[in-house]
Amino acid sequence: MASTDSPGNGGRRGRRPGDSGTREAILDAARARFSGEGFRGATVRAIAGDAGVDPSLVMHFFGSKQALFVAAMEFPLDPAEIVPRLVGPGVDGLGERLLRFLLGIIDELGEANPMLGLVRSAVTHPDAARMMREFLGEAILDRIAAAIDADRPRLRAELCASQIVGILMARQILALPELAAADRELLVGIYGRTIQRYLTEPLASS
Amino acid sequence: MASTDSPGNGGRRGRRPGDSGTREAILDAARARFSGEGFRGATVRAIAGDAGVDPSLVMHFFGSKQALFVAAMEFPLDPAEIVPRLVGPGVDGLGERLLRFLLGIIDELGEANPMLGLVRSAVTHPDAARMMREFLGEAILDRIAAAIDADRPRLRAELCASQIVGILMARQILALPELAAADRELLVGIYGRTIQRYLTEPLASS
DNA sequence: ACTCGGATTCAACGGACGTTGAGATCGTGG
DNA sequence: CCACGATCTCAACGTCCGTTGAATCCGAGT
Repeated sequence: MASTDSPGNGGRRGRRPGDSGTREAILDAARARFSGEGFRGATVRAIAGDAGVDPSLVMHFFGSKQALFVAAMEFPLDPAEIVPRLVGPGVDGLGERLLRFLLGIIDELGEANPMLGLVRSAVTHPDAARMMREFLGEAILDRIAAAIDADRPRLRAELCASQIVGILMARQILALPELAAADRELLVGIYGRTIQRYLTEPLASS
Repeated sequence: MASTDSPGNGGRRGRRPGDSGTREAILDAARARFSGEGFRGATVRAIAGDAGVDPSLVMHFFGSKQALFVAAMEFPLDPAEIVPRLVGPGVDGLGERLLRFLLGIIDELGEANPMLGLVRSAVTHPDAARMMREFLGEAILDRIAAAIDADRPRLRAELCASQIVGILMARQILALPELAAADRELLVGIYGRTIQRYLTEPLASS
């Protein structure tokens, strides 16, 4: 990690001029570390180092590592605005729209992706698993479930979530080679049809 | 975790009679801890405690925490035997067969599931991610890819892997409620059709 | 009967971690 | 121009971790 040590320069104590943006620098470093190494793997000391700052300043700003995690993993997009925009045009082609959007922000956010941080932490840290379950559930799944007109809407939304989390794991974390290299529109087509089926087609097998 | 402390009793030093099964007790405890908390979260001391044994005995048997992890996460079933048995009857209904088998062993293994341990560790620990990628790739995906008669077989196998890992994440780790409670045969039907599509149907969207 | 070597424990090490408390610095409002 | 309070660093704490080294115990081979 490139320790740019832009703020907090010089080893001198005391306040530097202006607003100094140190708080934001710490949040950026925390996002990168938590996303890349999960809650346990990321250390307050490393985050402070990346931000060019003393570890105790992190505590001064955020109180605890846990609180820093919550602040850093806040999702940069508001689901209350995004989900209706995706669902708005109707249920036709919703699968493809959802996937194009998701793969887009995954590629755009790269390694500083709060979803990666949540997944990497949820897997080890029960508190983070609860955070993710609640965020996923209330902010996204229930909204989608409310928008589709079919039996067992919540189960359908969870089916979609299982495939989407799987994409995240396979491409970003396990880095399965052909999947990671595949053309985005190809994946939109393949996975989009799966999601569409989970959302609207009959569930019971023949 | 129920610290049964069956071996190593009494705080007395020296050798206890016979073969003593201590090594196996350590492996069992390691499987449970690694599966439940991942590589970083599981501690040698806790594993030793569960096995009723001094931490240094773990080192004596296995040399290092890393080596213990490798020994404990060895998959209890041999893919070289399982995969052909599943693929054998032909590609028809392969999706359902694969899923029935997978959901079966997931429920059977419960929390002491090496796949869970690998996933929980891969997410944080790059070495474990490599282990899992190689195991998945060589032992399973390539074998499946070799068995199907369609274009881009390896990509198809990775598509299946992405859905299967997603099932593991959603049901066992995130514990999405409706998915965790759903009837097994219902899931076999739903996911089986997805897997079947990834394996045999045309990839390109219309 | 006597050694030999594996099984086992105890005590300790050095390092990393999250967190704390005290103090230094300096822009800003009165 | 002075005191206040926010920003920032330093040094240290207690804890837990993986690992090591030495010592003890005892079954097995000769």
